[in-house]
Amino acid sequence: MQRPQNPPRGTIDLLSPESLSCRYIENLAQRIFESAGFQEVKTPIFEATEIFVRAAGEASDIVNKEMYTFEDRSGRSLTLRPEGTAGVVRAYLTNGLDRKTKPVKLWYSGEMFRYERSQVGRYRQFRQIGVEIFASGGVLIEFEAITLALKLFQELKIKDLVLEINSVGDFESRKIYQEVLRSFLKEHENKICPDCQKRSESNPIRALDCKIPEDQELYKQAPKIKDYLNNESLEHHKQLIKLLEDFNINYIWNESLVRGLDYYNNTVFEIKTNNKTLANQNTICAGGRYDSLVKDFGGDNTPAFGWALGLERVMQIAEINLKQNIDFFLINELGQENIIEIISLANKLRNLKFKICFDYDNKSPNKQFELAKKLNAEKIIIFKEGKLILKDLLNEKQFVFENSEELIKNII
RNA sequence: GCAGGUGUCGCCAAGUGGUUAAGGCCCUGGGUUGUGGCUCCAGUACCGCGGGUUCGAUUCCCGUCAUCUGCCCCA
Repeated sequence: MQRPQNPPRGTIDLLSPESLSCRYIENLAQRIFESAGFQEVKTPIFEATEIFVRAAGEASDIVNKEMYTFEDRSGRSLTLRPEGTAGVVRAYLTNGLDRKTKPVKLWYSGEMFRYERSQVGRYRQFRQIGVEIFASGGVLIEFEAITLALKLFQELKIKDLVLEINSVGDFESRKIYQEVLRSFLKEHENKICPDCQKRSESNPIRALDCKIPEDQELYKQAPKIKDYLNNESLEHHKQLIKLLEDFNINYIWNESLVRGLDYYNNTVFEIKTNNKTLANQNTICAGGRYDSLVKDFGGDNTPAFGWALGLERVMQIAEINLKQNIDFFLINELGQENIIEIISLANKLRNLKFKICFDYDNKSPNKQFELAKKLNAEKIIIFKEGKLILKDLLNEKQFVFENSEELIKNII
């Protein structure tokens, strides 16, 4: 077989140091979520196809062209999860979390799968870290969830972030608004771009996000969603904005902000980066409120809020500089008959939490020194003429010990 | 699904329609040193794949695949 040139399209291998960055971000996220009392949930990577169809909506792009769907051996239709929320909602109900202390605050981290054209910051298998909160309908939980995300990015030293928020209202008013907007787009059908002509049917609100300047100019006169929000939605939105302002959190009220999934109501938000390396894939975190999804899944009427971030995207702009190293490299100048002593010392030091490597292949001392250097060893221990020499490779200082006990005593 | 760019060793990268396809890095083995990081020697490519043009193609053409970028859409 020929050497394989690439992993499957849209997938990447994560090697050190990127794999270290990945874990670093996950650990940081865990710490931040747990600081706010969130609990981790690990749901299956695949679910019954129906779960995602019901959550994302029959008409959504995710369902129509992006799912990895397959039949198992008994003919069940299963799908690799394209997003995290549906599975978590399912788990919330199947595990009876609706009978636990509320609100239920969950977080997760894991792979998602979408069959789409890969680009910068866009993969067919990608990782998301997210939170889902059930049974709290107010703005406080939204504020907390959003600030947790901001806190995470802040700790990752990611600058130039923009928080965009909007309210898409409740389902009734959104429906009315969509119709009004659709009429507006129909009216100007000959002036707008072909994409927007399509969008006027499929998702009129999305048209407002069009990148074409002429279209943008026209849409300044388009009906505004905030004029169609009912008092409750408007009040909700104002409360959230007030909280953000009270804490000096910068935000943009982006009235054309909509999410790709049908289930959102009232608050939706995105966190975008100005970092050019991600080009148009500059949304690194997005989410919103989805008060009807639990009920749609057969549960009680339960308000919910959540978001997800794209781990690969975050990694690309986070500039985490981690390097794998070892504490001691054991150099054997005495030959293979001495190997028991080497292994014993390695085990003792590893039990003391030191990172230890040594040569397995009877290499010459010279090669062992090179190996120590390549593995970023901070110190070496040389077994020579019945003694142990400890050398610090950073400052060249060295000490001689009679045996390993004496050496260990001086290390700790 | 649509549009454009690219495809020479693990990585980077010269090059030509015609004898053995540069070089650098990395890797492996060895010499020197001998508590290394210098240096020296050696080794590793059927030029993405298939077809065509041609006396002859890695170099020209077509197709295909892969990859990158943009659109749609999205984290």
